[in-house]
Amino acid sequence: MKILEKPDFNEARLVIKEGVANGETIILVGDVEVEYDGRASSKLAAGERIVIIKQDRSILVHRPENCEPINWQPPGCSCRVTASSDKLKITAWRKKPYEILTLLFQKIHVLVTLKLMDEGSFSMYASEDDMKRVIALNPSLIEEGLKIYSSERNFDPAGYADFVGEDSKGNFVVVEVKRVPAGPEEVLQLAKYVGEAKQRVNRVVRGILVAPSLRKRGQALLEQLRLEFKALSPEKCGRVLKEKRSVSLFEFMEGRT
Amino acid sequence: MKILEKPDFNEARLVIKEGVANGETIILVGDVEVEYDGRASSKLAAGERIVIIKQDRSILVHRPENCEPINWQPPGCSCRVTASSDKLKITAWRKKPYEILTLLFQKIHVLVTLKLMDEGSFSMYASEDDMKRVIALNPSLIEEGLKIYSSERNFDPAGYADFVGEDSKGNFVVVEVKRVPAGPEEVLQLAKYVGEAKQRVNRVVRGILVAPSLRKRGQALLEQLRLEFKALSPEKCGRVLKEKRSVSLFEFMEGRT
DNA sequence: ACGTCGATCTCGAAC
DNA sequence: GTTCGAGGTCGACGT
Repeated sequence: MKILEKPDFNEARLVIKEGVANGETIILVGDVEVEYDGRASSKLAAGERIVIIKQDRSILVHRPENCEPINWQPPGCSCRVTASSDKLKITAWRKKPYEILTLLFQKIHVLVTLKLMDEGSFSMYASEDDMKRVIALNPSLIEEGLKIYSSERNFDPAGYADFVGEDSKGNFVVVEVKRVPAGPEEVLQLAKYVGEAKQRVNRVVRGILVAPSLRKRGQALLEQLRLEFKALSPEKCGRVLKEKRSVSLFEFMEGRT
Repeated sequence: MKILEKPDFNEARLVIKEGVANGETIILVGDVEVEYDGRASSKLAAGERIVIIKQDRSILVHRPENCEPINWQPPGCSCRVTASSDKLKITAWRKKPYEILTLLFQKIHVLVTLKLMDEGSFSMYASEDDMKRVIALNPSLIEEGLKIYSSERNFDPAGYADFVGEDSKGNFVVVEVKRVPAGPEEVLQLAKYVGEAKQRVNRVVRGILVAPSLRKRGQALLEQLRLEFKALSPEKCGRVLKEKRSVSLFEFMEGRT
């Protein structure tokens, strides 16, 4: 790790160049002017900002306010750093689409370079159970007018269907919920429940697969088997769940007054 | 400006607290675990990252790769910092929607706090608005003889169409403008406006999608829906805009003489 | 306050 | 590589 306070521009140039070559993360804070040209064009007059060059050679220019970067370059760009006695210039470009970002530093307050190791796994949370809770509370997420009779309905030997219910036309509906993109296997699972249901119910039986998305092969099979798909992501369910909680709390408090 | 290399957690706590109170920018690099709960939930296992607390109390957590922050908190959140001998914890929350971001540092490599002054003005060119300005001034870019009646015409519940007008044969024309290659989504958007227009106008209604290019599925859908496409890039519009500006200035100076 | 829409969207997955 | 859809999208603008 290198930390340089108010380095001169040539020193900074060498450290940045070395850092980029070694795949290090580089943080620059200073007075900088920024130009961008590519998919659009922009010009940002001088001011004090934070510049980050990441290990995948993505670049961020952050003003001291607002969440979003004011300028940036996506991962994989090429960098050139040049210096004179009173300026440091970083040029970052990529092809396809051609875009170029130019940083002109008039002052560098601080320069940090270091190699960051980050293997931490990231998970967004909303489980399949959460999804089912949300659907049970709000079947219209699947289809307007859908009524749910029961969950975990036994269709042995096929197993347990997540939901059975009735649509607005009185047709019998079997629902299978997945929290990951659905493929042929999931379609087949639903098909088995629908097959069993048809033997037990003297009505039209629809099968709806609910998942964040449907893989190509899954779609082909689904169409072949005359089943249906409804997109619903765990994230969306998480959001609805939060809303529901707020609403419930609100209603609860309303009821108390 | 304060720069602390591998500060102990209590020292860091005091400096961060003071920095936040004084509206300074704070940069932290270290081994940190992140949890988020609010509109959704997420958990990020420990790893080395950059954390920025900006002067408007927006917070960013950046991994060493990828342009986008892995977690963040929008401007105006409340912060609490606590420390033990081996951990530093930053809790940042906001209400409406209620969201909470928790950072648990196991190591701090470097901590920088400083007040940044940034008054630099920012200007962008070649946005979709620029394209619309150019089209409004010069509808023949879309089609010879096209006359534009109005922009942002309401077709609720479909939304607002960019332009409505009339072609040389007196047909009603709805125009939707995009600055990026158009796909099925954009075609559908136009189709909705056209559908609404047909219910309101007792004339032939044409729908023209204006974009730099049309993607494959977009084209298929466009043909199916009997809509039309006209290629126009933001770059081209930018050039016309420049010319127009020059002309206006020229005319202005002509008028003065 | 809420909704719609654009974005140098970014990012990942499918094709 | 291109295309497509999702996002804690964000942020701006209009109602």
